[in-house]
Amino acid sequence: MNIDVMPSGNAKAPKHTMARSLVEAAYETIRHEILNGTLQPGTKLRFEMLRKRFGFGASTLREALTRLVGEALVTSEEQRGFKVAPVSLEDLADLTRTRKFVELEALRESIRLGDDAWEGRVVAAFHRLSKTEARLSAQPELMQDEFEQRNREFHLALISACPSRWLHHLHGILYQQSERYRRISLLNRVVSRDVHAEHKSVFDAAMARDVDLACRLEGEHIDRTLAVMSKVLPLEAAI
Amino acid sequence: MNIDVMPSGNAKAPKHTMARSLVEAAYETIRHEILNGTLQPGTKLRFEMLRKRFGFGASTLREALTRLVGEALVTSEEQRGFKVAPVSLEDLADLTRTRKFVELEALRESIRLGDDAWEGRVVAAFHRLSKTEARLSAQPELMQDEFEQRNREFHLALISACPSRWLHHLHGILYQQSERYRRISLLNRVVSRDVHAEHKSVFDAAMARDVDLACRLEGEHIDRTLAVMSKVLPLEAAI
DNA sequence: GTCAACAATAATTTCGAGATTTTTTAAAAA
DNA sequence: TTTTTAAAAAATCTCGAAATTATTGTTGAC
Repeated sequence: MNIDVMPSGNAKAPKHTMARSLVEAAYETIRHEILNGTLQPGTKLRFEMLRKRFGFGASTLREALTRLVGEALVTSEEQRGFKVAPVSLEDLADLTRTRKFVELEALRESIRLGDDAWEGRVVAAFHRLSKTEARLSAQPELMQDEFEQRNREFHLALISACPSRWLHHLHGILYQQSERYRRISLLNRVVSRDVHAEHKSVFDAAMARDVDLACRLEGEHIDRTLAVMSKVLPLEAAI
Repeated sequence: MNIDVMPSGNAKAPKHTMARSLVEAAYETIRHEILNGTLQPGTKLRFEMLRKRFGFGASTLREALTRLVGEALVTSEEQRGFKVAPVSLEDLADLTRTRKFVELEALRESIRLGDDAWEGRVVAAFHRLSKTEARLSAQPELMQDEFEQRNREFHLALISACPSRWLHHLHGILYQQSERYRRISLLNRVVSRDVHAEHKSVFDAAMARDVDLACRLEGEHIDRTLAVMSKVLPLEAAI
């Protein structure tokens, strides 16, 4: 057990990870399954189950889960083990409002301070996202992971010139939570709006350095995402 | 090893903890030592050292440290162990700015929505803080822990009517970081300003439901704290 | 039939030894 | 002297069994 980081007798290794330790691998594996809904909200995470499913030892799993508790993807109760964090409409609304608050502040600063390198990153990320969006309308279900990644990269590029480490840290926490809701919602795929047009309008405003317009458009983009998710979420929230 | 939660052959148990598991106890112990500066910024956290000092097992310590990494009080590098998170003037400035951003938003909402029960909590917390402040001017060095606790309780009471779970969560992360800087700074005690008067003015404005004034005063209060800490921090930052 | 006490079962939590990796030390080569 | 290489030491990381705690099921008294 040296080069290949996954535990011995198991096949469920995600190829996209570059983990250097088993804890890291366990963390990424479980995190991924929670984000894309394979491990459903509220599911009890028993060690025996996780051990058989992924092949990690108890302490390793425990540490990975502790890390996920810190990111609020997992909850824990003393002496009663771990559960996948629940989802709810209230939480989604609060989360979205808070993320908007943080993300728009970062966006303001980023547009204000962004240099040529920042513009380059945004252009590149927007281009890659557009390509994926185009392919996505052709073959919807396949590209889930790729779309999420490029979507994240675009929005991160937009705020990447914001110099505040702490604002980025907070945004990361909130964005990951939002991503989970988005992916759970997209399981019952209801796209039906022109997401690309929304992205383009934000992109144009940012390149024009129009802070207020960009923030207004990005805010509306976030709100629309919330509206769509809110419609789909209750269907599965009965867990 | 059942009732008393601390490990067998050791005496360093903090009395204020109500931990139900060893991981919890280890977490609280180490956290406390980091916050009050006993474990200095940048210190390498070797397992052998921690094991001898506190008496916890390797996995237990590892899990506690992982939790602290999630709270950014500890850093970790794959295969190279853990360190107490470093401090810097840049980080302090960024942290304070971000905390102000989050805390003032929570304060706005709280004053706007606070009911009688909220007012009661604020009055009670302010009263307790005032008592401690009075005793503090008499015997400065003794009350550090108590002052920090009551100070935290007062500021938490002020924002306790803000309904956003996520805003509270983010604030908790930032406040803990600030507390660490404050306690490290207060090791070279340089108080010399009328903190009580600042608290009183914020309290009065909040009770008068004057959102703008309260936020302005609280913002200035945070800025003054930053100014004081900035002067003292460099003296020890050379670690 | 309900409840309490107790036993049996199942799950979590903890420990410490062994595997793996990094760091240090020392010797050899350039 | 400086750099390379190899061996030794030290530290981290992982595992699975043992200890602890929670849960379930059963029995008997009221």
